[in-house]
Amino acid sequence: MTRLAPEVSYKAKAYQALKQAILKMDIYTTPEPVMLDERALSDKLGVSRTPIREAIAMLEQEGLVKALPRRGIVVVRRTKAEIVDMIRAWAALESMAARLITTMARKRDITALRDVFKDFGSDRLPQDHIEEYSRANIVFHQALISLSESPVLVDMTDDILLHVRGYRQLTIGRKERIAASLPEHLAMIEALEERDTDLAEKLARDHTLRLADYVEAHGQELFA
Amino acid sequence: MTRLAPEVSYKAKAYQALKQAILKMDIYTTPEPVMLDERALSDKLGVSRTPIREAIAMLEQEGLVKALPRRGIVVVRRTKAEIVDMIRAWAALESMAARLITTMARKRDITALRDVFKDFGSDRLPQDHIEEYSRANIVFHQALISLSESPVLVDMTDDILLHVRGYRQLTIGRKERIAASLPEHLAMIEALEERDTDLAEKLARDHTLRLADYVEAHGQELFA
DNA sequence: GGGTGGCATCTGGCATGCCAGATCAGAGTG
DNA sequence: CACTCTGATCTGGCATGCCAGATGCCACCC
Repeated sequence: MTRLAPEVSYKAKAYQALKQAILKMDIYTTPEPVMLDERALSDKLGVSRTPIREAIAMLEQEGLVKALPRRGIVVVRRTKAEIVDMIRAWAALESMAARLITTMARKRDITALRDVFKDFGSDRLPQDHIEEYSRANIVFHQALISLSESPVLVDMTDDILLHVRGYRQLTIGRKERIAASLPEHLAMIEALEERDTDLAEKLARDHTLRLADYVEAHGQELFA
Repeated sequence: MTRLAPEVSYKAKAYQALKQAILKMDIYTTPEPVMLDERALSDKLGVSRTPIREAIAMLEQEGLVKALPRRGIVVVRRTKAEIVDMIRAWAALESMAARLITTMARKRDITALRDVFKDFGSDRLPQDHIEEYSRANIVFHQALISLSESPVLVDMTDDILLHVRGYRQLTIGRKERIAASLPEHLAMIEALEERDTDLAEKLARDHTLRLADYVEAHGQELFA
């Protein structure tokens, strides 16, 4: 028999709940800062303030919120420069993942990456189904990183995506970039299959760096 | 006048204190797991358990400790595979830093990197002053990342170094690697000065990947 | 003596209550 | 009418106390 799970604590539940809630809300659309209230949260979640506070301490460590002593807890808004910076770090991690994949992953797992985009093609263009393609895009990148079999790379990119995702509607939602995106992905998969380490690394890096450049150039309106 | 500082909370102080304490102790030398006790800590630090618990929640989020419900708080020990994995992520971040530096940093700041090793040379070999060189090594890598002017890269590598540093005595302390280390560093600085983006990136990546390979091959004794 | 059951005790999880800083409305003042 | 001062109130920070799970010692039984 397996040791039974030490059922999840309120702290962990509160952490998950708050994280989901923060990610779901569009913090960049409202002009005034989004505030959290410990007491209101403890009311709503039906637990005392203690586990709520511990969950908030974790979120603060993660950079999602910031506690202003005696003033409130505010959901952190990233500046454009910070988002660009994060995407660059993402590019670094993903290119390393690509490198590792060429040396360790199984051919069939690499090929399976194509399935993510099986609903798209010349007869069904990504730019005509932006929402759906954006989701496929995220899935692809996460699947790619997973193939590296590196838990650290997976965790770090998850952290980054967490923060970058707040922009997904607007950063990915540009037709010109989306049109270029699919062929780039397919080229990456090919390089991985060919075990061309340097090329795969370069393609992965440049693909994501292009997103960074794009946000840097066109992301201004998000921060008005 | 500037808004005066909201003096540091006990939570923050406890976090810093615990972090320092954990990093100072050599968790890999003792056979049995290192445990923390909330009440003992609150006694020793002169505060109640509440801020201690919040600090521990943050450390847990950071991956330094893990709370086992009703059993205790244990300082996490990394496996060799995890350390190797972290070093690979480090390599990814550092190569991206190198890339950015070639496009943005000032020449004089790059050249200043040489000062870190000014006490070493053919008349004073690194392998004869291992402790000192190890410190210079860390300083060099952190200074390098800083030059990228990317807060995200800096923070992420700081996190990684936090975990990897527990091994500093044994991973860096091999004469054969240290002898090769200094020339590699100098080659990196040269490539940066020459604004040779691809070369600098490659040198930075390979330099750190070699450390990963080294730990993978020779780090076994650490985990006996 | 080996094995078992139970209780004392230790540990983290959580609820609660008080405190001080921060804010803001409204009375009081020139 | 503008400004200031004050206190009611709101918010997070912290201390304290109780609870239940986990452990380990020890009396007890066969």
